[in-house]
Amino acid sequence: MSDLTKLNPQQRDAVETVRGPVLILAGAGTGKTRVITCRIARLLDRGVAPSHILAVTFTNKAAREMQARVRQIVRRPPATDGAGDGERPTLCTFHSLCVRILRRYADRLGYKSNFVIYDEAEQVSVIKRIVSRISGPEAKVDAVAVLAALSKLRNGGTTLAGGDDTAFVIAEHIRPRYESALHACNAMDFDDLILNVLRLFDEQPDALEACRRRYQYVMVDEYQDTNAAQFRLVHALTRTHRNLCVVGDDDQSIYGWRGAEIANLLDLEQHYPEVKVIKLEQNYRSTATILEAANALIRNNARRRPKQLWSNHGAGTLLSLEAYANEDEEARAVVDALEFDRSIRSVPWSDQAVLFRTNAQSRALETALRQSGVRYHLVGGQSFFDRREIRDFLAYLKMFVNPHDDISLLRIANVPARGLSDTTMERLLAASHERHSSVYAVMRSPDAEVGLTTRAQASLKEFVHWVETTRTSLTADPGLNLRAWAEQFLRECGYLEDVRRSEKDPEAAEGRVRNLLDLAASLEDIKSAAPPAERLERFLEELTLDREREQEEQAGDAVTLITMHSCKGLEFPHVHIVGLEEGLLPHSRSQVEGTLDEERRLFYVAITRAMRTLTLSHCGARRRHGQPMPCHPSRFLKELPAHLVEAGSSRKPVSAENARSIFAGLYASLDALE
DNA sequence: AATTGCTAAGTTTTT
DNA sequence: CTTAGCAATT
Repeated sequence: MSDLTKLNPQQRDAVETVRGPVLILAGAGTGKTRVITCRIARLLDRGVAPSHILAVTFTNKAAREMQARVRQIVRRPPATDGAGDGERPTLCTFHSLCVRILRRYADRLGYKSNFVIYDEAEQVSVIKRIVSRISGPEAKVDAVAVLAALSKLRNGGTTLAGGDDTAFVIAEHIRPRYESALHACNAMDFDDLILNVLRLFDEQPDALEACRRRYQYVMVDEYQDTNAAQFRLVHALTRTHRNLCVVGDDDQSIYGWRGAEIANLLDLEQHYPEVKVIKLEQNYRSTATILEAANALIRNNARRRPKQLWSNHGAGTLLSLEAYANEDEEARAVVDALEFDRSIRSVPWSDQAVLFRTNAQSRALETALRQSGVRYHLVGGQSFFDRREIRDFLAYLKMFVNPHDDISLLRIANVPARGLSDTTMERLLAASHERHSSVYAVMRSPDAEVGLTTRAQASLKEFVHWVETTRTSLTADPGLNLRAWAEQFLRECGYLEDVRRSEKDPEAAEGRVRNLLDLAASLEDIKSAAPPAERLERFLEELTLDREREQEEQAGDAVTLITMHSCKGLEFPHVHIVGLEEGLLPHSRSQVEGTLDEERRLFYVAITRAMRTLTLSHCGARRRHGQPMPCHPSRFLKELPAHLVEAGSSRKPVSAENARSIFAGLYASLDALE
C-alpha cells in the first residue's frame, strides 16, 4: 500500500478519488507530480491492471520524470510469463500516444505504418513549395505565419482573434493541397498525429472501442495547455467510462498563442457535469512573501478559478526591485549579485536563475557572465537539430526509409552537388505532378518528355543506383550496424568532404563533422533486435518527437539563463527576472492581440519559480534594432503590493570587485593581529 | 555553381 | 545590431 500519510488532506483526496471525472487545480509548487504518481500507485493497489492506466503529459521531460517516479514508488509486479505489454502503465506525451495508436492502424487511414513525422522546418518547406506553385515564385509570403494559421485552423481552436488575416486566407486556401502533399509522402506533421487518431476513432468504431477498453483510467497533466483537438481525443477515450483525471492550473496557461485552450480547464463541467474539483493550495516551494506577491498579481486576471496559494516556509526576505540605466548595466549588476551570493553566502551557481522574456535578451547577460568567468547554462536557443548538417543527415535517413518522401529527397538530391541542378529538379518535380507520382518514381524512369540533358540523365542514373544500393544494404542484413552503415553512406556520397570544404574555419568544419558522426553513433542507442529499417524508423521517430533527449544532462554547477516560457515546471532558490518593461512584459504585441492576461500569467509563472529570493529589475533604456530606446517600468510592477518590495538602492548589490577589496582589507587586518 | 552584397525585419516554443 | 533570405555577379 502506498503511503498516504505524507500527503496533505487535499492531496490525499485527489489520490483517493480514482473513479469518475476529477479536476485537480494544482497551483504552482503544490506537489502536483507527487499526486499523480501516488494516484497511479493507488490505482495499482486497488488491483487495476497497469495496462489500463494512461497518464498523458505535454513534454517528454515530464513523461520521463513521471516514469522515473512511478518506478520508484511502484515495485515491479512479480514477473509473470508473457505479461509483455501490460507490465507498466502508459506514461507518455499526447503525440507519442498517438504514434503508438497510428502505427497499429495506419493502413486503415491510408498510410503505411512506417510513416515519417515532419517537424516544423519540413512543414515550412512544404508550404513554401505549394505557395510558389500556385502564386508564382515572386509572391512574398511568410510561410511560418501561414503554418501557424494552418495549424490553428486544423486544430479547430476558438482563438480566431488576432494574427494575420492574409495568412489565414492563404492557409485556408492551401489546406487541401498541404494535406495531400503530406499524405503522398507518407508523412504526418505533429497536428496530424492527433487529428488522424480522431479520424480513426470516427471512422473505425472498433479501433475506438479497443482504445477505450485499453485505457480505462486516464490522467492528463498540464491540462491548461491542451488544445481543442487534444480535448476531443481525451473526451473520445473517456466519454463512456468517465474515469478522467486532469491536473492543471489556469493561472499557468501561457501557450494560448500556440492554440492551447484555457477553456478546456475552465469549462470542464460542460462535458463532465459530475466532475469533482479539488484545489491544491499549499505551496511547498516558496516563501510566504513571494507567494503573496504572486497572488496579488494574478488576482487582476478576470476569468479564472480563484485560489489562494499559501506556504508555511515563513516570510523570508522582501522582493528586491532595481532600476538600471540600460541592459548592460542591468546585466553587470545581476552578475555582481550572483558573485556576491556565491562568495559571501556560498550560494552555488546552480541555485541561481536569470529569467527574461525574449531570447535576444540573453546576449547582454552572456557577455557579462563571460567577462566575469561565471559558468552558465543557456536553456533553449536554437537547437542542435536546426543545424544544416543535422537536417541534411536526417533528410538522408528519412529518404532511405522512404524515397517517395519528396521533401526529404528534394532537400538532399543535390547536396552535395552531384549534377542534379535546380532546373533538372524543377523538371522532375513538374513531371511528378503530371504523373501524380513521387519525384523518386520519376527519377527511376524518366521519360523523354521530362527533357533532361544527357549529362543530367547520367547523374540521375548514378544517384538512383546509389540510393538503391544503400537501401538494399539496409534491408539485406538483419544484424546490420546502423552506425557503420550511416558513416559509410555519408562518406560515399561525399557529404563529409563537402562539409569540410564549404567551411572556411577548419575547426568549425571539424565541429560539424563531429556533430554528424556523434549523431550517427547514436543510431546504436536503439536497443532492439528488430530489422535495421525498423530500428531506423524508431530512431527518426524518437528524434522528431523528443529533440531534447541527448542534451538533457549537461548541468554541472552553472547559472541558468532561461526564458519565462521555458521555466515552467522548474524551481530555483534564487531567481532574477530582468527587463520588466512595457513592451517586453507585457510584450508590445500582446496589446493588439488582447492577450494581456496571458502576459500577466507569464509573469506569475516566473515569480513562482523562486524558492527563497526574487530580484526584479528594469532599465531606463534598451537597445532595439541597434538604437537605444527609452523604456518604462512594466505596469505589472505596480500590481505587486508595495510592502513586499524593497525598491532602489537599499540593498544595492556590492560588486564582486568591491567585495574582494573589503575582504582583502579584512584579511590584512587579521594578519596584522597575529 | 558559388560567392558576395543588399534588404528587410526582428515574441514566446513543444510536439 | 544581428541574421536570414534573395538577387546579382563572377
